[in-house]
Amino acid sequence: MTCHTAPVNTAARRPARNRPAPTLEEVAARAGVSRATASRVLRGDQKVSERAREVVLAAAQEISYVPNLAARTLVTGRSESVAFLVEESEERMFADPFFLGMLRSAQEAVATAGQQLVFTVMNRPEDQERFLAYAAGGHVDGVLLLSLHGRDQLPQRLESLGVPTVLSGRPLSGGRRLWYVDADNVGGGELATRHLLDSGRAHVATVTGPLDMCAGQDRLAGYRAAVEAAGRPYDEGLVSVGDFTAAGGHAATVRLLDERPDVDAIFAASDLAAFGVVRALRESGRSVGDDVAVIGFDDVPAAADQQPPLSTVKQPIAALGTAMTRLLLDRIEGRPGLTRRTILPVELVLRETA
Amino acid sequence: MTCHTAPVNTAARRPARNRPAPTLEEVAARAGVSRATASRVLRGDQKVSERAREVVLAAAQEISYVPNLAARTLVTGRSESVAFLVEESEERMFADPFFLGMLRSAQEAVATAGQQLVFTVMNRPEDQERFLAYAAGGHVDGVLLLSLHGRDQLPQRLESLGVPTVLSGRPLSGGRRLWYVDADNVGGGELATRHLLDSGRAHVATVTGPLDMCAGQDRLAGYRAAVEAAGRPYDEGLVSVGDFTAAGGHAATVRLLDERPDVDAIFAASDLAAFGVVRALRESGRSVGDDVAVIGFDDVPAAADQQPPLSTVKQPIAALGTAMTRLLLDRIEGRPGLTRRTILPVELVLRETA
DNA sequence: CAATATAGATCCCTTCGTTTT
DNA sequence: TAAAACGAAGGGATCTATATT
Repeated sequence: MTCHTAPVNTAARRPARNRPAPTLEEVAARAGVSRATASRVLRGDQKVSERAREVVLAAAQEISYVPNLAARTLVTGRSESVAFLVEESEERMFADPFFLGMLRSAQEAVATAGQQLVFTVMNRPEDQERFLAYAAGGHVDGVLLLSLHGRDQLPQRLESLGVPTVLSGRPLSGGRRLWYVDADNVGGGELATRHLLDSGRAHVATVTGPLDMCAGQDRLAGYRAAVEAAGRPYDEGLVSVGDFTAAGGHAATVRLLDERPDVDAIFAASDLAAFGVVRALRESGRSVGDDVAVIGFDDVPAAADQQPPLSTVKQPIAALGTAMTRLLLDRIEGRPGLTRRTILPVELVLRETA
Repeated sequence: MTCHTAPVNTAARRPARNRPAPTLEEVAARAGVSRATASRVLRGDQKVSERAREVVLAAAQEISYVPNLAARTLVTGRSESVAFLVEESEERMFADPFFLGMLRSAQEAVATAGQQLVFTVMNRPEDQERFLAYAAGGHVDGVLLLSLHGRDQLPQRLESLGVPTVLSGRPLSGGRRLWYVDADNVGGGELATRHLLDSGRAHVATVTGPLDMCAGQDRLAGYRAAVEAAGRPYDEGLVSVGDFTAAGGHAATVRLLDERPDVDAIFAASDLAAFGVVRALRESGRSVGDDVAVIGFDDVPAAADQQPPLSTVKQPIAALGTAMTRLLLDRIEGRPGLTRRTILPVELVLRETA
C-alpha cells in the first residue's frame, strides 16, 4: 500500500476559517455525480438532465462553491479579461480628458461583455518587459493600447506572442498589419478648414500638432485638402507647427502673426493649442471670432467654458472606446470578417469663435 | 501498448504562427536539466549552480519562453494582482476628482510593487455577484473598495471568501472587523471650525454632508467638538443638512440664512457644497469672506480657481490611495502587526474665503 | 556530508472518448 | 440508438521528499 503524505497545500486560497476552498470534486461528490457532470451543470452546458442540474446546483450552493479561475484559464486558455494600457505618465493620463474618456467607455464596454479590465499605465522601460510577460502569460486575452510612442514595437511584440492588440490611433509604422481605431482626423481638418473658407475668410492658417504623430499629420492633411479643394494654393507660410499644447499653440501663433499679419482665420489642431492661439491673438490686439476666426479640435469640456466659447471639431470619444473594445473582443472570439482599420466620423461644433 | 490519441490542445494560448506556447518542460529539455531546476532558475531561486543558471536562461531566451501565469497561480494561489472596485456610476466615478486621485495613486502603488490593477466600476446588482465570483475565483489577491454604500455586506462577503479587502472610508457598519483607511474627518471639521471661531466669528454655522455617511457624520462631529471646546453651546439652529453637492449646499444655506440671518461663518462639509454656499450668500447680498467666512472640505482642484479662491480642508488623496494599497499588499503577504484602521491627517488651506 | 538536481505529486478544471441506461 | 453520465487525460508550473555527486 502506497503511503500518501497529507497534501501540503502551499498557499492556495482558503476562506476565512482557513479551510481550503471547496472544489468541483467536492460538489460532484456531494451531488453524487461525476466531476464532468458537475462541470457541465455549472457552466450551463446543454447535455444534462434536469435532476442532475438541480442536485449539482444545490450542492454548490451548500458549500458556497466558487470555481477556481486559474484552473479554468489553464485549460481553456481564456482569462476573460483584457488590458487597458496607456503609454504615458500618470500625470498626463489623469490630466487628459481623452484618456479618461477612453478608460471610461472601455470599462463600460468590457463590463457589459462580462469581462474585466486590467488598467496599467506604463512609464519606465522595465514596465514594458513586465507587462509583456504578464500579457503573454495569459492573464489577459487581449490588449487595448493607447498613446503608442514613435515606432515602438510593443504591439508587434504582443501580436507575435499571440496576444491580440487594438490601438487607439493609426500607428506611425506597421499600420498595414496592426489593428486600430481612429477618429477621422483628415476629415475633421477638412471640415474645420472648409467652414473657415466658406465663411469668407481670406487667409486661413493652421497651427498644427506635432508632425511626428499621425494625428498631427492627418489633421494637417485635412487642412491642405480643404484649401486645395477650394481652388486656393497651399501656402506653407500659413502653416505654423505646434505640438497640441497651449504653450505650443501660443508660440506658433506669435510666429505666424509676425510673418503673416493678414491672417484672418486659424484652424488649431487641438483645443489646448486653440487656447494658446486665442491668447496670442488677444495679446496682439486682435478680436477672436471677429478679426480672426478660430476652430480647435477634440471638444474637451473646457472648450465650451472658454470666453468666448470655442468652436471645434468634436471627437467621438465614447464611441472610439467602445469600438476599440468591441473590436478586441471580437478578435479574441475569432469572429470572422473583421477589418483592421476603423475610422469614426467627427463633427463640427460651432460656438462663438468661428 | 496504450494508444495515445494526439493531444487536442483546446484553446490554449498560441503565438502568431500557431505553434503552441513553449513550456517550462521544453526549456528544461533544451537546457538539459530537470523542470524543477529550470523553474528555480527562472524564479531567481538560490539553490542553483552558475552553470545551470546560464544554460537555462539561454534556453528560455532561445525559444522566447514566457511562463504560463495561470499554471503558476493554480499552484501558488497568487495572481499578483489586486482589484480597484468603485461602487458608483461611471458618471460619478469619472466626474469626481477624489475617485480619480485614488485610482491614480493606487495604480502607481500597485505598479511599484510589480503587480497589476484590475479596475471595475459596479452599478447593477448583478455586477456584484459577478465580481464576487471573479475575486473569489482567485483572479485577484485582494480588493481595494471605494464608495461602499449603506450597509452593503460586500466586504464581509469578500473576506469570508478569503479575499482580503481594504475600504476607503470608515464603513457604516462592521467597522470593528473590517480594514479601512480614512482621512481625519473629525479633525478636519474641528480644524476648520476652530479657525472660524478663532478669527472672531460670532455665529459659526455648518452645512453638513449626508448624515447617513460616515464622512458626513464625522465632519459634523468635528464641528461640534470645536464649538464645545470653545465653550460655546452647540446650537442645532446653526446646523443645516446638505448632501455634499453644490445644489444641496445652496439649498441648505438658503434655509439657514432664513432662520439665522446673523450667521457670519459657515463650515461646508465638502468643496462642492461650499460652492453652493457661496452662491447662496451672494444671492442674499452678502459678501463672501467679509460678511460671511466660508471653509470647504476636500480641496478639489476647482477650489483654488474659484472667485474668491476657497479656503478648505485638504484631504491627502494620494497618501490615502497609497496607504490603502500598501495595507492591502501587506495583508496579502501576511505581514504581522498590521492595524485595521488607518487615519491620515488633513490640513487647513487658507485662501480668501476665511 | 554538503550542495545541487531530480522525479513525481499536486493544484483544479475542462473535455474527449467511452460506457451505461 | 440516443441521451446522459462517467473516467481519465491533459494543461503548465511549483514544491517536497529523494537521489546524485
